[in-house]
Amino acid sequence: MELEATTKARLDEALARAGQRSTRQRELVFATLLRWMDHPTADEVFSRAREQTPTISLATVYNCLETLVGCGLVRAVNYEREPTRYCPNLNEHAHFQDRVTGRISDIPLSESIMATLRTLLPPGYEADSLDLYFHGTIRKQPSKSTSKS
Amino acid sequence: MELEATTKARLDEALARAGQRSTRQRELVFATLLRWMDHPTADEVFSRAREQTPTISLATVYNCLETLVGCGLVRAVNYEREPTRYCPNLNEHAHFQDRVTGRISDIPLSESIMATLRTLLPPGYEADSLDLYFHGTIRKQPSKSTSKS
DNA sequence: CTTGTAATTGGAATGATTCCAAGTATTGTT
DNA sequence: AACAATACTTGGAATCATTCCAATTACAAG
Repeated sequence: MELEATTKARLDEALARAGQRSTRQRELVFATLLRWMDHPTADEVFSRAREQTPTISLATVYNCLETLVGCGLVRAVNYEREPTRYCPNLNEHAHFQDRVTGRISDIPLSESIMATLRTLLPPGYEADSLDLYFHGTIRKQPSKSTSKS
Repeated sequence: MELEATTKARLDEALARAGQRSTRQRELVFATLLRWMDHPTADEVFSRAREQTPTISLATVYNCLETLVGCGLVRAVNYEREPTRYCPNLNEHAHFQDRVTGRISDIPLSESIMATLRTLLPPGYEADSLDLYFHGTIRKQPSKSTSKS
């Protein structure tokens, strides 16, 4: 559960930019998110983090997650009124939730589609964030014969 | 606070299609939403509805709103973890929330942009709902000289 | 008019999140 | 290294939107 040096640098830099200190707990929470990139809830982050550091508290996990979101290192994902989930993928992307399993996947968004979406707004409207949520089912694809070469 | 005959018919039909009865309270809640189309919370609907029917309960307002959403007559709008808001606009649209006032406006979405959005999904992914949320600020437009004719 | 079912009601319960006050760690200064 | 000043963490209590529940009440069909 060690943060790679470059990742640690990225964390420290983002925290410093926001005038925040780098702490063991923030590092642990960030490392936990990066290790399982499966959109965990705060509770899930808490129980995973506690395996490494049994003294960490739920309040701290909430605090750290909020800090990381504030630094722009993590995105909060909200489906309806389900518990908030957290996502360390910084590429522009939408989310898709499977109705059956509840699992969430990332859907990459190209720069051009982002531009298109911004053009939808009436003059004067300036969006600083944009969230696109899909809800649906995943149909197993007929696996094409995977001919090797 | 009377529902227009055609609107009442629309409500009854949608309820019947979903195997639900038409009741005073459902009619009242629907009428309340249509009268102020400002994305009220359940609490706001409750206090507005109570002006007409002081005996209606908050639980009933929640029940009715859920029923209306289930019938497809109303959409639930969720910004982060704010209380759910309700929207009787059935045209395809996104939402824009003003960071300053918290007010929400509807952004119409053309059929073509809807189609474009659906193409973003990987094969096998079938979306049955799609929600697009903007967050930002509204800059007052330099009012162009409104030349008549 | 009866009878079965669905809807409404008020209040209690739930559960994610936030708040709080006390303790601990970290940073900059001498 | 010691100190002060400030930021962070912690456990538990508090919040608050929403849901649940058990007891009426309304409705629809025979």
